[in-house]
Amino acid sequence: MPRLNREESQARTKTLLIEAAREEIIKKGFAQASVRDIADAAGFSQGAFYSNFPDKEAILLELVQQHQSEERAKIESVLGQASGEPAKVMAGLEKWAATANSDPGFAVLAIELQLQALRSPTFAQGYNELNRKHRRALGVLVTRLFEALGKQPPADPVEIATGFIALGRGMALLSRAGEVSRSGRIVVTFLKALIDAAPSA
Amino acid sequence: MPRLNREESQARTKTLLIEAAREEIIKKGFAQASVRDIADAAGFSQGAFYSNFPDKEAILLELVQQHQSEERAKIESVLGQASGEPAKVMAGLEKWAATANSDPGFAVLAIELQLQALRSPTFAQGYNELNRKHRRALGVLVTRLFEALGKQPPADPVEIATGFIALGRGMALLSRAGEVSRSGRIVVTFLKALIDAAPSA
Amino acid sequence: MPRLNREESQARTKTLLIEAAREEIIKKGFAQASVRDIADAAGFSQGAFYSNFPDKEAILLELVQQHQSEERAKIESVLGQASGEPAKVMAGLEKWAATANSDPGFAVLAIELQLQALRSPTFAQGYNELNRKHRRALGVLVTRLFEALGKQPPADPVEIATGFIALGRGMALLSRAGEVSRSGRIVVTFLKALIDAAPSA
Amino acid sequence: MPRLNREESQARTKTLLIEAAREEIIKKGFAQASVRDIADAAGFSQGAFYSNFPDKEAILLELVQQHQSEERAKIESVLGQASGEPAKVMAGLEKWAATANSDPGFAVLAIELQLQALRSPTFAQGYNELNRKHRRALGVLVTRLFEALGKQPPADPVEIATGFIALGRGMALLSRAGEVSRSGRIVVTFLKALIDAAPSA
DNA sequence: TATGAATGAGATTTCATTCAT
DNA sequence: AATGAATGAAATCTCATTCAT
Repeated sequence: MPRLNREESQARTKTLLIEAAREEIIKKGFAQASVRDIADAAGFSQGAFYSNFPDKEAILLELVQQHQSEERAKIESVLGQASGEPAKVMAGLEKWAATANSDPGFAVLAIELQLQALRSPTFAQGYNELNRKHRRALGVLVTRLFEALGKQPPADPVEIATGFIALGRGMALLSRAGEVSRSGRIVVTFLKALIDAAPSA
Repeated sequence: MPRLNREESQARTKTLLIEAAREEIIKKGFAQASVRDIADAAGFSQGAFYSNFPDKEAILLELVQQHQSEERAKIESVLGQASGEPAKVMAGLEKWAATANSDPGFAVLAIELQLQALRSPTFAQGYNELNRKHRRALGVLVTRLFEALGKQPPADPVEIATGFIALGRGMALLSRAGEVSRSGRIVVTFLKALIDAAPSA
Repeated sequence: MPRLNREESQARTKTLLIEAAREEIIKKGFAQASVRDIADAAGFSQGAFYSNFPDKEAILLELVQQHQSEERAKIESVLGQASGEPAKVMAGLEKWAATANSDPGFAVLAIELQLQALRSPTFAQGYNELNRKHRRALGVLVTRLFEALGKQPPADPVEIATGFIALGRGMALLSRAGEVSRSGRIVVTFLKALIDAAPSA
Repeated sequence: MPRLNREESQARTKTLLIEAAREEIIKKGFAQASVRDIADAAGFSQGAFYSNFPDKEAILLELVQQHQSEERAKIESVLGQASGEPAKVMAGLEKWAATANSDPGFAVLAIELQLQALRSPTFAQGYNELNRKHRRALGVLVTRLFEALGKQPPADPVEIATGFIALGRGMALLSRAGEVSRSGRIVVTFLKALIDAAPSA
């Protein structure tokens, strides 16, 4: 490893702590993932945690930042493909549906974040902003998708998007290891039905 | 309050503890709902809790029992109506969709139970049985529904049912107070699309 | 089992509780042997315990009574033989030494009782009486023994007796299962040395 | 008090906790000596206890370490004197016998440790090692003693040593405050008898 | 910045004891 | 006399957080 200057070293500590936190929280849940567990898993002391975050909940907001970036990136990548011809669009969607929830930990983390938002007003404030943006972005995708297919969305595109986020997260909970494929299958079934049933534009 | 004999009094204590546990767990999550909180809310000592349940996790299994009974009851009531003519069936479904998730706590509890099952093997054992039965029962409903409407289910009825359970639970997480109606609306949108898109039998 | 009248039934309950208490206390120690454990082992409820004893410590005093009777009986049986000729006396002693500590639980119980007496003044009061009598009785045995062998005791017979009680209890602690014979061997070694070294009367 | 650096301060905390534990355990017994009692007596929080020991039983093993060191030191000091002429050897022994059990707490602690070893397999493992070493060391002392006096030990020296350890511990239990001298007296009586009765080498 | 001993509050659980039945 | 649900206190242990180094 190359020598890191002070700033880089500090950033690396923070990154390692965040990654460790993500794994611990997915594994045990936020309440059960102790600061000691997280710090140990990252290879630091508990004090290092508090040098980087004001309190335990703060690291959740960092996770939200990351989660947001990653989900947005996935969506953008599909959005790019969604401007082409119908066949390509559908192929892209199927691929997305298959992979979107391929990491169950990712969805479990989303659920942990949502539960926390449901219960901690301070956390909710920062968190809800994410969901609004996220839903709106997915809503745009839905709109473009129906446009590309020459159909009319059967309901508010943002609501449809919300439905698919909910479906994905609900499936993540129901699925155990090895059943991940079922999640993608169901998402595709529902999506195709919506498209087939939609009136032409 | 009428005088209770010993057996009744004991049953009442257990019932009160279970109800209190349900509320506390919905409000705070299983990990944060302490035995003291639950016992206090029920108006008993912590010791009373341990006179009725071997440990904290045991009360979750009781909640699963209740949850199961209640969900099954709702499903049965719709199943009864689903044997009639198409118009009645659809009306029944819309009513069910509107009310099924009208109690967000109900779904949040379901999520807490699922998270616990994901993390506690001992709990998972008892819990997974419920989900299997539940999914199968809903699968039967889906089958009858499509039959009554003269359509072919576009996928395994149990998978479709699983999708709707997942959707309901995911929506419960996304919904804050006052947004409950949206959940029903989305469920109906998805359901109608599935029916419309389905080929005739 | 023949029908018991009320008095007999009550006495039987008490006996069963005392026996169960003895086993539990030997196995776990007084502090770790809970009233529930004892009552369960005897096949009764906790309430039955409190119908028969005013509190947990009270059953210890009952055990002392029994312990006293049993130890005295053993001593008396050797005392009887000790009035004969030297050879018989020595043979009796060896037999006693071999059997006296053959039940390690018996000595462990004695130790539990003594520790309790060391720490609970109320218990000590009832308990110390036993030890005084016990030591005096053994002192008489020592006196008779040396008389029968035509020797002078090399110290106060009561102190010599005390030494052997201490030795027996100390050995019970040091011995694990299967090493019981060693205890008897050491007792005999010490006893023979005392006799050999004693001046003729 | 002089300023302590971090390491010294930490070591001091541990030492204070161990000393407090020793006193509390002697006073109340291991089961009754709560972690709170021990921490309070040492002037720390309960958490400090768990920063220094993984669990309550662990401090018993520390006490064994100390007990071992101290007993060995006493034995070594007598071993040194035992190489001289017979008169000096006997004088040293009498002094040792008088002081060896002058601290009844010391023996009571030994008994608590042994009871624990009898009941906790995990503790027994670490503990039995001590006793083996201890008995062997005392066995060497007995051998040298008889050599110095020109006599043959009347039995396996390790067994004789074991007998004296047992005698000392048994006496500690029987003795109340103020009766300590009796313990030494009896030990000397037994020891002299063994020596007198032993055949010349 | 990072350490980790120490804190104080609170977690689950056990238990001697009481009491209505 | 016997039951066993319920109590209230106390047990062991965990944990987010602080702070001197």
